[in-house]
Amino acid sequence: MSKKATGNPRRDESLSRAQIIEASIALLDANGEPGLTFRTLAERLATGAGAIYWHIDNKSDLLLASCDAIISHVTKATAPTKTPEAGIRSVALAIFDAIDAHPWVGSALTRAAGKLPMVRILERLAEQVCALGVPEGDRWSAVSALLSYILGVAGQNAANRQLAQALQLDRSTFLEDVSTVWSQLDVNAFPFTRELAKALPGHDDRADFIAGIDFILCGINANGHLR
Amino acid sequence: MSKKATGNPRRDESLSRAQIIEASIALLDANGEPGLTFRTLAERLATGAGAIYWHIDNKSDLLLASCDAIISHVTKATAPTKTPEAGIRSVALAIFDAIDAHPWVGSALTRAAGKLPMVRILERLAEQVCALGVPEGDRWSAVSALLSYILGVAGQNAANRQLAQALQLDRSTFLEDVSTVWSQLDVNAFPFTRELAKALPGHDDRADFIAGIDFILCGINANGHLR
DNA sequence: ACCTGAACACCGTTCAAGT
DNA sequence: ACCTGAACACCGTTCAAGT
Repeated sequence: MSKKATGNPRRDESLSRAQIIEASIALLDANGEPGLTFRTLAERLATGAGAIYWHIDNKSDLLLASCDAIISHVTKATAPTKTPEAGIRSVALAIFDAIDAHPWVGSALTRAAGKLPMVRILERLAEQVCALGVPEGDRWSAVSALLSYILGVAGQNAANRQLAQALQLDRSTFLEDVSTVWSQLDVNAFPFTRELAKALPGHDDRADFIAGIDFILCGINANGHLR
Repeated sequence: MSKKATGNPRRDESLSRAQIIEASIALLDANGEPGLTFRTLAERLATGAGAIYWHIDNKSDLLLASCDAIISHVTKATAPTKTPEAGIRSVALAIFDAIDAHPWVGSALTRAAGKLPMVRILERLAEQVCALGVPEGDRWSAVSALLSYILGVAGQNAANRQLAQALQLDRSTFLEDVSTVWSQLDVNAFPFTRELAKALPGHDDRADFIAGIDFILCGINANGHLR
Protein backbone atom coordinates (compact mmCIF):
# COMPACT_ATOMS: atom_id res chain seq x y z
CA MET A 1 0.00 0.00 0.00
CA SER A 2 1.53 3.26 -1.01
CA LYS A 3 1.60 6.15 1.42
CA LYS A 4 -0.48 8.09 -1.05
CA ALA A 5 -3.25 5.52 -1.12
CA THR A 6 -4.14 5.51 2.57
CA GLY A 7 -2.44 7.67 5.19
CA ASN A 8 -2.31 11.46 5.09
CA PRO A 9 -4.63 11.95 2.15
CA ARG A 10 -2.97 14.13 -0.44
CA ARG A 11 -4.99 16.68 -2.30
CA ASP A 12 -6.38 15.38 -5.56
CA GLU A 13 -6.38 18.63 -7.50
CA SER A 14 -3.40 20.90 -7.36
CA LEU A 15 -3.04 23.54 -4.70
CA SER A 16 -4.76 26.82 -5.43
CA ARG A 17 -4.11 30.34 -4.24
CA ALA A 18 -7.63 30.50 -2.82
CA GLN A 19 -7.06 27.34 -0.78
CA ILE A 20 -3.86 28.72 0.65
CA ILE A 21 -5.51 31.97 1.65
CA GLU A 22 -8.40 30.16 3.26
CA ALA A 23 -6.02 28.05 5.33
CA SER A 24 -3.99 31.14 6.17
CA ILE A 25 -7.06 32.92 7.51
CA ALA A 26 -7.97 29.89 9.59
CA LEU A 27 -4.53 29.88 11.17
CA LEU A 28 -4.55 33.62 11.79
CA ASP A 29 -7.97 33.44 13.38
CA ALA A 30 -6.98 30.54 15.58
CA ASN A 31 -3.61 31.72 16.87
CA GLY A 32 -3.09 35.29 15.75
CA GLU A 33 -0.25 36.55 13.64
CA PRO A 34 2.43 34.35 15.19
CA GLY A 35 0.20 31.40 14.31
CA LEU A 36 0.81 31.86 10.61
CA THR A 37 3.93 30.01 9.56
CA PHE A 38 4.90 28.51 6.24
CA ARG A 39 5.60 25.25 7.98
CA THR A 40 2.26 25.10 9.82
CA LEU A 41 0.50 26.22 6.68
CA ALA A 42 2.21 23.54 4.61
CA GLU A 43 1.32 20.89 7.16
CA ARG A 44 -2.31 22.00 7.15
CA LEU A 45 -2.40 21.88 3.38
CA ALA A 46 -0.64 18.53 3.36
CA THR A 47 2.16 19.80 1.20
CA GLY A 48 5.74 21.03 1.41
CA ALA A 49 6.67 24.49 2.60
CA GLY A 50 8.18 25.42 -0.74
CA ALA A 51 5.04 24.49 -2.67
CA ILE A 52 3.27 27.54 -1.31
CA TYR A 53 5.79 29.76 -3.02
CA TRP A 54 4.52 28.61 -6.36
CA HIS A 55 1.25 30.44 -5.69
CA ILE A 56 2.27 33.18 -3.29
CA ASP A 57 5.11 35.69 -3.57
CA ASN A 58 6.08 35.84 0.07
CA LYS A 59 4.67 36.21 3.55
CA SER A 60 3.63 39.82 3.21
CA ASP A 61 1.81 38.94 0.00
CA LEU A 62 0.03 36.17 1.90
CA LEU A 63 -0.95 38.48 4.72
CA LEU A 64 -2.16 41.11 2.29
CA ALA A 65 -4.25 38.60 0.37
CA SER A 66 -5.73 37.20 3.58
CA CYS A 67 -6.57 40.70 4.75
CA ASP A 68 -8.13 41.55 1.42
CA ALA A 69 -10.30 38.45 1.51
CA ILE A 70 -11.89 39.75 4.71
CA ILE A 71 -12.09 43.40 3.70
CA SER A 72 -13.43 42.78 0.21
CA HIS A 73 -16.23 40.74 1.70
CA VAL A 74 -17.05 43.52 4.16
CA THR A 75 -16.95 46.36 1.65
CA LYS A 76 -18.95 44.49 -0.97
CA ALA A 77 -22.65 44.98 -0.68
CA THR A 78 -23.74 47.34 2.02
CA ALA A 79 -27.43 48.08 2.33
CA PRO A 80 -28.40 51.47 0.92
CA THR A 81 -28.76 54.11 3.62
CA LYS A 82 -31.01 57.11 3.95
CA THR A 83 -28.24 59.64 4.40
CA PRO A 84 -24.56 59.69 3.40
CA GLU A 85 -23.74 60.12 7.08
CA ALA A 86 -25.46 56.86 7.85
CA GLY A 87 -23.58 55.29 4.96
CA ILE A 88 -20.25 56.35 6.40
CA ARG A 89 -21.20 55.06 9.83
CA SER A 90 -22.23 51.76 8.33
CA VAL A 91 -18.98 51.30 6.38
CA ALA A 92 -17.00 52.24 9.46
CA LEU A 93 -18.88 49.87 11.71
CA ALA A 94 -18.56 47.03 9.24
CA ILE A 95 -14.80 47.40 9.36
CA PHE A 96 -14.82 47.77 13.12
CA ASP A 97 -16.73 44.52 13.46
CA ALA A 98 -14.54 42.71 10.99
CA ILE A 99 -11.47 43.61 13.01
CA ASP A 100 -13.23 42.61 16.16
CA ALA A 101 -13.73 39.19 14.63
CA HIS A 102 -10.26 39.02 13.04
CA PRO A 103 -7.84 41.15 15.11
CA TRP A 104 -4.90 40.43 12.79
CA VAL A 105 -6.74 42.32 10.03
CA GLY A 106 -6.16 45.52 11.98
CA SER A 107 -2.41 45.30 11.90
CA ALA A 108 -2.36 43.94 8.36
CA LEU A 109 -4.42 46.92 7.24
CA THR A 110 -2.00 49.34 8.82
CA ARG A 111 0.90 47.81 6.96
CA ALA A 112 -0.88 47.69 3.60
CA ALA A 113 -0.46 51.35 2.73
CA GLY A 114 -2.03 52.18 -0.62
CA LYS A 115 -2.86 48.55 -1.30
CA LEU A 116 -6.15 47.02 -2.32
CA PRO A 117 -7.74 46.49 1.10
CA MET A 118 -7.16 50.12 1.99
CA VAL A 119 -8.37 51.27 -1.39
CA ARG A 120 -11.64 49.38 -0.99
CA ILE A 121 -12.34 51.26 2.21
CA LEU A 122 -11.22 54.52 0.65
CA GLU A 123 -13.58 54.04 -2.25
CA ARG A 124 -16.63 53.47 -0.09
CA LEU A 125 -15.79 56.47 2.05
CA ALA A 126 -15.15 58.71 -0.94
CA GLU A 127 -18.44 57.65 -2.44
CA GLN A 128 -20.35 58.78 0.63
CA VAL A 129 -18.30 61.93 1.09
CA CYS A 130 -19.19 62.83 -2.46
CA ALA A 131 -22.85 62.17 -1.74
CA LEU A 132 -22.48 64.49 1.20
CA GLY A 133 -21.98 67.28 -1.32
CA VAL A 134 -18.33 67.97 -0.58
CA PRO A 135 -16.79 69.49 -3.72
CA GLU A 136 -13.98 67.61 -5.42
CA GLY A 137 -11.22 69.88 -4.15
CA ASP A 138 -12.16 69.27 -0.51
CA ARG A 139 -12.83 65.56 -0.77
CA TRP A 140 -9.35 64.33 -0.15
CA SER A 141 -8.94 65.86 3.29
CA ALA A 142 -12.37 64.63 4.35
CA VAL A 143 -11.79 61.09 3.11
CA SER A 144 -8.27 61.02 4.44
CA ALA A 145 -9.40 62.10 7.91
CA LEU A 146 -12.06 59.41 8.03
CA LEU A 147 -9.70 56.76 6.75
CA SER A 148 -6.93 57.67 9.18
CA TYR A 149 -9.34 57.63 12.05
CA ILE A 150 -10.78 54.24 11.07
CA LEU A 151 -7.35 52.73 10.57
CA GLY A 152 -6.20 54.24 13.85
CA VAL A 153 -9.00 52.64 15.81
CA ALA A 154 -8.47 49.47 13.83
CA GLY A 155 -4.82 49.36 14.79
CA GLN A 156 -5.44 50.09 18.43
CA ASN A 157 -8.22 47.58 18.70
CA ALA A 158 -6.10 44.96 17.06
CA ALA A 159 -3.20 45.71 19.38
CA ASN A 160 -5.45 45.48 22.42
CA ARG A 161 -6.90 42.20 21.30
CA GLN A 162 -3.57 40.69 20.46
CA LEU A 163 -2.02 41.82 23.71
CA ALA A 164 -4.95 40.42 25.67
CA GLN A 165 -4.69 37.20 23.69
CA ALA A 166 -0.97 36.91 24.37
CA LEU A 167 -1.58 37.43 28.08
CA GLN A 168 -4.48 34.97 28.03
CA LEU A 169 -6.91 37.56 29.32
CA ASP A 170 -10.40 38.40 28.15
CA ARG A 171 -11.25 41.92 27.10
CA SER A 172 -12.73 43.13 30.36
CA THR A 173 -9.99 41.88 32.68
CA PHE A 174 -7.43 43.28 30.27
CA LEU A 175 -9.08 46.69 30.44
CA GLU A 176 -9.25 46.48 34.21
CA ASP A 177 -5.55 45.74 34.34
CA VAL A 178 -4.74 48.74 32.17
CA SER A 179 -7.07 50.82 34.30
CA THR A 180 -5.30 49.88 37.54
CA VAL A 181 -1.89 50.62 36.05
CA TRP A 182 -3.14 54.01 34.91
CA SER A 183 -4.67 54.87 38.26
CA GLN A 184 -1.34 54.15 39.94
CA LEU A 185 0.56 56.63 37.79
CA ASP A 186 2.20 59.65 39.39
CA VAL A 187 -0.49 62.19 40.31
CA ASN A 188 1.58 65.19 39.34
CA ALA A 189 2.66 63.89 35.96
CA PHE A 190 -0.55 62.15 34.89
CA PRO A 191 -3.58 63.68 36.62
CA PHE A 192 -5.88 63.41 33.61
CA THR A 193 -4.97 59.86 32.73
CA ARG A 194 -5.73 58.86 36.30
CA GLU A 195 -9.16 60.39 35.95
CA LEU A 196 -9.76 58.69 32.61
CA ALA A 197 -8.71 55.35 34.06
CA LYS A 198 -11.99 55.21 35.97
CA ALA A 199 -14.02 55.33 32.77
CA LEU A 200 -11.87 52.78 30.99
CA PRO A 201 -13.30 49.43 32.15
CA GLY A 202 -16.92 50.39 31.61
CA HIS A 203 -16.69 52.08 28.26
CA ASP A 204 -18.16 50.83 25.01
CA ASP A 205 -15.52 50.61 22.26
CA ARG A 206 -18.09 50.60 19.54
CA ALA A 207 -19.94 53.65 20.86
CA ASP A 208 -16.67 55.56 21.28
CA PHE A 209 -15.80 54.64 17.74
CA ILE A 210 -18.93 56.14 16.18
CA ALA A 211 -18.68 59.14 18.48
CA GLY A 212 -15.36 59.88 16.79
CA ILE A 213 -16.83 59.36 13.34
CA ASP A 214 -19.56 61.82 14.23
CA PHE A 215 -17.02 64.40 15.39
CA ILE A 216 -15.33 64.22 12.00
CA LEU A 217 -18.63 64.28 10.10
CA CYS A 218 -19.55 67.37 12.04
CA GLY A 219 -16.32 69.03 10.99
CA ILE A 220 -16.77 68.05 7.36
CA ASN A 221 -20.29 69.43 7.29
CA ALA A 222 -19.31 72.61 9.08
CA ASN A 223 -16.67 73.25 6.44
CA GLY A 224 -19.48 73.16 3.92
CA HIS A 225 -21.42 75.84 5.74
CA LEU A 226 -18.46 78.14 5.45
CA ARG A 227 -18.53 77.97 1.68
CA MET B 1 49.78 42.38 24.74
CA SER B 2 46.35 41.25 25.78
CA LYS B 3 43.43 41.71 23.42
CA LYS B 4 41.79 43.86 26.03
CA ALA B 5 44.69 46.26 26.22
CA THR B 6 44.74 47.36 22.58
CA GLY B 7 42.22 46.12 20.01
CA ASN B 8 38.46 46.58 20.20
CA PRO B 9 38.34 48.83 23.24
CA ARG B 10 35.95 47.41 25.78
CA ARG B 11 33.73 49.73 27.72
CA ASP B 12 35.27 50.78 31.00
CA GLU B 13 32.07 51.16 32.96
CA SER B 14 29.42 48.51 32.80
CA LEU B 15 26.71 48.60 30.18
CA SER B 16 23.70 50.72 31.05
CA ARG B 17 20.09 50.57 29.96
CA ALA B 18 20.36 54.12 28.64
CA GLN B 19 23.36 53.22 26.49
CA ILE B 20 21.52 50.27 25.01
CA ILE B 21 18.48 52.37 24.17
CA GLU B 22 20.63 55.05 22.59
CA ALA B 23 22.33 52.50 20.38
CA SER B 24 18.99 50.90 19.58
CA ILE B 25 17.57 54.22 18.38
CA ALA B 26 20.64 54.81 16.24
CA LEU B 27 20.17 51.43 14.55
CA LEU B 28 16.44 51.97 14.06
CA ASP B 29 17.01 55.40 12.56
CA ALA B 30 19.69 54.10 10.24
CA ASN B 31 18.05 50.95 8.90
CA GLY B 32 14.48 50.86 10.12
CA GLU B 33 12.94 48.13 12.20
CA PRO B 34 14.73 45.24 10.49
CA GLY B 35 17.97 47.07 11.33
CA LEU B 36 17.53 46.37 15.04
CA THR B 37 18.99 43.00 15.94
CA PHE B 38 20.44 41.74 19.17
CA ARG B 39 23.54 40.70 17.31
CA THR B 40 24.07 44.04 15.57
CA LEU B 41 23.28 45.83 18.79
CA ALA B 42 25.77 43.72 20.72
CA GLU B 43 28.43 44.35 18.12
CA ARG B 44 27.82 48.08 18.27
CA LEU B 45 28.04 48.04 22.04
CA ALA B 46 31.14 45.85 21.92
CA THR B 47 29.58 43.16 24.02
CA GLY B 48 27.89 39.79 23.76
CA ALA B 49 24.30 39.33 22.62
CA GLY B 50 23.27 37.86 25.93
CA ALA B 51 24.67 40.78 27.95
CA ILE B 52 21.84 42.97 26.74
CA TYR B 53 19.35 40.71 28.44
CA TRP B 54 20.75 41.72 31.79
CA HIS B 55 19.35 45.22 31.26
CA ILE B 56 16.42 44.63 28.91
CA ASP B 57 13.58 42.14 29.19
CA ASN B 58 13.20 41.31 25.53
CA LYS B 59 12.91 42.87 22.11
CA SER B 60 9.48 44.35 22.61
CA ASP B 61 10.67 45.95 25.83
CA LEU B 62 13.60 47.41 23.91
CA LEU B 63 11.35 48.77 21.18
CA LEU B 64 8.97 50.23 23.74
CA ALA B 65 11.79 51.91 25.62
CA SER B 66 13.27 53.32 22.42
CA CYS B 67 9.87 54.63 21.40
CA ASP B 68 9.33 56.17 24.79
CA ALA B 69 12.68 57.93 24.67
CA ILE B 70 11.49 59.77 21.57
CA ILE B 71 7.93 60.40 22.71
CA SER B 72 8.82 61.54 26.21
CA HIS B 73 11.15 64.11 24.73
CA VAL B 74 8.43 65.34 22.38
CA THR B 75 5.69 65.52 25.00
CA LYS B 76 7.86 67.16 27.62
CA ALA B 77 7.82 70.92 27.52
CA THR B 78 5.57 72.40 24.91
CA ALA B 79 5.28 76.16 24.76
CA PRO B 80 2.08 77.50 26.30
CA THR B 81 -0.57 78.27 23.70
CA LYS B 82 -3.27 80.91 23.55
CA THR B 83 -6.14 78.48 23.09
CA PRO B 84 -6.62 74.80 23.96
CA GLU B 85 -7.26 74.18 20.27
CA ALA B 86 -3.82 75.50 19.45
CA GLY B 87 -2.43 73.34 22.23
CA ILE B 88 -3.94 70.23 20.72
CA ARG B 89 -2.65 71.12 17.28
CA SER B 90 0.80 71.67 18.69
CA VAL B 91 0.89 68.32 20.52
CA ALA B 92 -0.38 66.58 17.42
CA LEU B 93 2.14 68.23 15.13
CA ALA B 94 4.99 67.47 17.50
CA ILE B 95 4.15 63.78 17.27
CA PHE B 96 3.66 64.00 13.52
CA ASP B 97 7.12 65.48 13.12
CA ALA B 98 8.71 62.99 15.47
CA ILE B 99 7.37 60.13 13.40
CA ASP B 100 8.48 61.85 10.27
CA ALA B 101 12.00 61.86 11.69
CA HIS B 102 11.76 58.34 13.15
CA PRO B 103 9.29 56.28 11.11
CA TRP B 104 9.70 53.21 13.31
CA VAL B 105 8.13 55.18 16.19
CA GLY B 106 4.82 55.08 14.33
CA SER B 107 4.57 51.32 14.29
CA ALA B 108 6.01 50.99 17.77
CA LEU B 109 3.35 53.37 19.06
CA THR B 110 0.60 51.32 17.49
CA ARG B 111 1.80 48.20 19.20
CA ALA B 112 2.25 49.83 22.61
CA ALA B 113 -1.42 49.86 23.60
CA GLY B 114 -1.93 51.38 27.01
CA LYS B 115 1.78 51.74 27.61
CA LEU B 116 3.76 54.77 28.69
CA PRO B 117 4.39 56.40 25.29
CA MET B 118 0.68 56.31 24.49
CA VAL B 119 -0.21 57.53 27.96
CA ARG B 120 2.08 60.54 27.59
CA ILE B 121 0.20 61.59 24.48
CA LEU B 122 -3.13 60.83 26.10
CA GLU B 123 -2.26 63.02 29.07
CA ARG B 124 -1.38 66.03 26.98
CA LEU B 125 -4.52 65.66 24.92
CA ALA B 126 -6.73 65.21 27.97
CA GLU B 127 -5.21 68.29 29.54
CA GLN B 128 -6.19 70.42 26.57
CA VAL B 129 -9.58 68.81 26.15
CA CYS B 130 -10.27 69.68 29.76
CA ALA B 131 -9.15 73.27 29.13
CA LEU B 132 -11.60 73.28 26.26
CA GLY B 133 -14.33 73.06 28.86
CA VAL B 134 -15.51 69.56 28.05
CA PRO B 135 -17.11 68.12 31.19
CA GLU B 136 -15.57 65.03 32.73
CA GLY B 137 -18.19 62.64 31.45
CA ASP B 138 -17.59 63.62 27.84
CA ARG B 139 -13.83 63.81 27.97
CA TRP B 140 -13.07 60.21 27.20
CA SER B 141 -14.74 60.12 23.82
CA ALA B 142 -13.11 63.40 22.81
CA VAL B 143 -9.64 62.33 23.90
CA SER B 144 -10.07 58.89 22.47
CA ALA B 145 -11.10 60.26 19.07
CA LEU B 146 -8.10 62.58 18.95
CA LEU B 147 -5.73 59.84 20.06
CA SER B 148 -7.06 57.30 17.58
CA TYR B 149 -6.78 59.77 14.77
CA ILE B 150 -3.23 60.74 15.68
CA LEU B 151 -2.15 57.13 16.03
CA GLY B 152 -3.89 56.30 12.77
CA VAL B 153 -2.00 58.92 10.83
CA ALA B 154 1.13 57.93 12.70
CA GLY B 155 0.75 54.34 11.64
CA GLN B 156 -0.01 55.16 8.03
CA ASN B 157 2.82 57.62 7.76
CA ALA B 158 5.20 55.12 9.25
CA ALA B 159 4.01 52.43 6.87
CA ASN B 160 4.44 54.73 3.87
CA ARG B 161 7.92 55.71 4.94
CA GLN B 162 9.01 52.19 5.63
CA LEU B 163 7.60 50.91 2.37
CA ALA B 164 9.30 53.70 0.45
CA GLN B 165 12.52 52.98 2.32
CA ALA B 166 12.32 49.27 1.53
CA LEU B 167 11.77 50.08 -2.15
CA GLN B 168 14.58 52.61 -2.09
CA LEU B 169 12.28 55.40 -3.23
CA ASP B 170 11.92 58.93 -1.94
CA ARG B 171 8.56 60.19 -0.74
CA SER B 172 7.47 61.93 -3.94
CA THR B 173 8.28 59.12 -6.37
CA PHE B 174 6.62 56.69 -3.98
CA LEU B 175 3.44 58.77 -3.98
CA GLU B 176 3.57 59.03 -7.74
CA ASP B 177 3.82 55.28 -8.03
CA VAL B 178 0.80 54.78 -5.78
CA SER B 179 -1.03 57.43 -7.76
CA THR B 180 -0.43 55.66 -11.08
CA VAL B 181 -1.56 52.33 -9.66
CA TRP B 182 -4.73 53.95 -8.38
CA SER B 183 -5.46 55.70 -11.63
CA GLN B 184 -5.25 52.36 -13.45
CA LEU B 185 -7.89 50.72 -11.27
CA ASP B 186 -11.12 49.54 -12.81
CA VAL B 187 -13.33 52.57 -13.56
CA ASN B 188 -16.54 50.86 -12.54
CA ALA B 189 -15.29 49.51 -9.26
CA PHE B 190 -13.12 52.43 -8.16
CA PRO B 191 -14.30 55.68 -9.73
CA PHE B 192 -13.65 57.83 -6.67
CA THR B 193 -10.22 56.44 -5.93
CA ARG B 194 -9.22 57.19 -9.51
CA GLU B 195 -10.29 60.78 -9.00
CA LEU B 196 -8.43 61.05 -5.72
CA ALA B 197 -5.30 59.64 -7.32
CA LYS B 198 -4.79 62.92 -9.11
CA ALA B 199 -4.55 64.84 -5.86
CA LEU B 200 -2.25 62.31 -4.23
CA PRO B 201 1.21 63.33 -5.46
CA GLY B 202 0.76 67.04 -4.79
CA HIS B 203 -0.85 66.91 -1.39
CA ASP B 204 0.68 68.09 1.87
CA ASP B 205 0.64 65.35 4.52
CA ARG B 206 1.07 67.79 7.32
CA ALA B 207 -1.77 70.07 6.16
CA ASP B 208 -4.08 67.08 5.71
CA PHE B 209 -3.18 65.99 9.18
CA ILE B 210 -4.20 69.24 10.88
CA ALA B 211 -7.30 69.43 8.69
CA GLY B 212 -8.39 66.19 10.30
CA ILE B 213 -7.58 67.46 13.78
CA ASP B 214 -9.71 70.50 13.06
CA PHE B 215 -12.63 68.36 11.92
CA ILE B 216 -12.56 66.55 15.24
CA LEU B 217 -12.14 69.76 17.24
CA CYS B 218 -15.14 71.13 15.44
CA GLY B 219 -17.17 68.11 16.46
CA ILE B 220 -16.02 68.30 20.06
CA ASN B 221 -16.94 71.97 20.28
CA ALA B 222 -20.29 71.47 18.58
CA ASN B 223 -21.17 68.84 21.16
CA GLY B 224 -20.66 71.53 23.75
CA HIS B 225 -23.12 73.87 22.08
CA LEU B 226 -25.79 71.22 22.37
CA ARG B 227 -25.51 71.17 26.12
C1' DA C 1 26.64 41.80 39.89
C1' DC C 2 27.51 41.59 35.36
C1' DC C 3 29.23 39.61 31.12
C1' DT C 4 30.50 35.88 27.48
C1' DG C 5 29.29 33.33 23.54
C1' DA C 6 27.95 28.91 22.17
C1' DA C 7 23.68 26.53 21.67
C1' DC C 8 18.63 26.00 20.96
C1' DA C 9 14.50 26.39 18.71
C1' DC C 10 12.66 28.62 15.71
C1' DC C 11 11.87 31.60 11.29
C1' DG C 12 11.24 32.93 5.74
C1' DT C 13 13.09 31.67 1.53
C1' DT C 14 15.63 29.10 -2.08
C1' DC C 15 16.52 25.52 -5.18
C1' DA C 16 18.09 21.14 -7.09
C1' DA C 17 15.59 17.33 -7.83
C1' DG C 18 11.57 14.96 -8.80
C1' DT C 19 6.67 13.99 -11.27
C1' DA D 1 3.43 23.06 -14.62
C1' DC D 2 3.65 22.00 -10.14
C1' DC D 3 5.51 19.91 -6.01
C1' DT D 4 9.15 18.06 -2.51
C1' DG D 5 11.95 18.79 1.36
C1' DA D 6 16.58 19.50 2.58
C1' DA D 7 19.49 23.40 3.15
C1' DC D 8 20.69 28.31 3.99
C1' DA D 9 20.92 32.39 6.35
C1' DC D 10 19.07 34.40 9.48
C1' DC D 11 16.34 35.40 14.02
C1' DG D 12 15.24 36.03 19.62
C1' DT D 13 16.35 33.90 23.74
C1' DT D 14 18.67 30.93 27.19
C1' DC D 15 22.19 29.48 30.13
C1' DA D 16 26.37 27.27 31.87
C1' DA D 17 30.50 29.22 32.59
C1' DG D 18 33.35 32.86 33.61
C1' DT D 19 35.08 37.50 36.16
